[in-house]
Amino acid sequence: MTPAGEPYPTDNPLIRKLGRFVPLSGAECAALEQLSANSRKHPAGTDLIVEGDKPKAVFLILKGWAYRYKHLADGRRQIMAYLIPGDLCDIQIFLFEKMDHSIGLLSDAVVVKIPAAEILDLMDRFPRIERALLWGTLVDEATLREWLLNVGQRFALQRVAHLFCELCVRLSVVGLVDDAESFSLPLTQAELADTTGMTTVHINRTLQRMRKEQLIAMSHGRLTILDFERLAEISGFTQTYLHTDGPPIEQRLRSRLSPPM
Amino acid sequence: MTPAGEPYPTDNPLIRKLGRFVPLSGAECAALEQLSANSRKHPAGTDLIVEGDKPKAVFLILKGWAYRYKHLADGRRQIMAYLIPGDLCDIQIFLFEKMDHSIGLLSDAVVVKIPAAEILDLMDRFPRIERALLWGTLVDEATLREWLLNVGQRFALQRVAHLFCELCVRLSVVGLVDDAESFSLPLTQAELADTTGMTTVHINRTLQRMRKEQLIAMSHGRLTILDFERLAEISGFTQTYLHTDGPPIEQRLRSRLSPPM
DNA sequence: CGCAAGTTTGACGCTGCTCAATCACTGTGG
DNA sequence: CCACAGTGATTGAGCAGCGTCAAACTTGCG
Repeated sequence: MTPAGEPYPTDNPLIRKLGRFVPLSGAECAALEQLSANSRKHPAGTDLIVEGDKPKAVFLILKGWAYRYKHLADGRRQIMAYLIPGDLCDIQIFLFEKMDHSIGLLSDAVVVKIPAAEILDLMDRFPRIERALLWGTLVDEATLREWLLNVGQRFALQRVAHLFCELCVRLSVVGLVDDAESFSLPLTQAELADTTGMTTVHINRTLQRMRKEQLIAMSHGRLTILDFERLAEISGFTQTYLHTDGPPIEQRLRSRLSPPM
Repeated sequence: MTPAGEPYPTDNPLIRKLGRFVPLSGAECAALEQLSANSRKHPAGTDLIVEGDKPKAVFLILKGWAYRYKHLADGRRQIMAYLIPGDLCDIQIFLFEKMDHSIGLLSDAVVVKIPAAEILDLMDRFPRIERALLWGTLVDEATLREWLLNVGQRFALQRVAHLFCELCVRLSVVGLVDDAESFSLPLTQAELADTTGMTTVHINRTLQRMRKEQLIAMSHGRLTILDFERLAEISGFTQTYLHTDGPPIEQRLRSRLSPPM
């Protein structure tokens, strides 16, 4: 087992992410590495699964961006999550009869399709991985709550700022942010609008303002965070809900729970 | 084991709710019944747990209403869930070091505080209960997505209509809606506002409009749905995400998964 | 080079917010 | 039994944030 803080040397995004939740042994890493073997390329713009489908497998994103979304009858759309390398699309969603939302690709992507049975088997064999997956689910849920807060209570500029802070932190966990706090952002303004509950026109004006105020720079599908501190202050962003920084090692958790009270 | 569709006769809201997810045996019902033994009364307005606390237990609501919420620095508040009888407050939340939100009581309530260890034990002994709890978590998450869609994309009247439809369905599952589609709603307009991302003033005007249009009636903390069909149509509500109607029995699910493809 | 997709701009106005006052209800103490 | 206070509901006036519509512009790409 590699001690916490000394991650298993890998560029596998899943191992990188889960390794932050629980320390992973060599065997566990190998199993995860093996999972990633049967990857397939999918082109941008296609859907991995759409509302109404029977979910039979879980998708693991290795490269590229996916997003979770839902349409209303009148054409309005709400984006409910972005899935980046290392993210699993709802580990337990196969319990549902039908998908209640769709998952689409924002860029060309490398994706692993994992049959439900295989996930169950993996969790049986490696309880620590199961625990890490559970962590991941909890973080997804906390993120969803944060998005609700964002859309429900904040102003346009705050919403966008908060989103950018979150993405920056999440992407840096999987090594996709460079030293200049710059990263690939394969989103159109329409997608940003449907994420934050705004219109494209207003997103456009908000982005312009952010550029004028030296908060960000955008070009060629890359976003550069010029002033993370100020973005975080403006939007009230704190990264605790993402649980990226040293979550409790199993040991610590167990001792906290052992005296049942 | 009682066959599906012929529920174990009880007025225990937890059994009532879980029994809809999976068929429960007598032993399982007894275990759940026993859980509910150590209940305590809590007065309205108090918090069960607040942001920053270390979660060590799970709360089960037996009577009354609770709500999950989060404050911003400037005093704005977003309500992120309502918890009604039979609801558990985040079964796995004890994995987190600190609560990232608070849970408060909207009415006098009867609540069971279940130490994390006891929950784990229950899940060990009764896999079917574990499965039902997992279902519950998935439904919570689906509900959160629906709320995000609501707040992000719909107009004021639609938001309120959708919320009322959801509450009506959820409350009727635990037997809290009478024949006239009327139920106790211990919410102030301020709370409705913080749920839907609106102001109290606008909630007030929206409710007036709904009353004038014969959609609802409100008095003495009770809400009567006068025209559920139209409310649902206006807001685009469909109850599928709540998974109240005949979710797959274990058998069906297992056969669907067995050929791993 | 020319199309398609995405971005930007302007004019206009609706939805929903702010502020601030008044009203209604309920429980309290004298 | 009533004055009083506190909480929540209601109202009005004014306006700001953001949406709508429609057109022009820019960029990527075969």
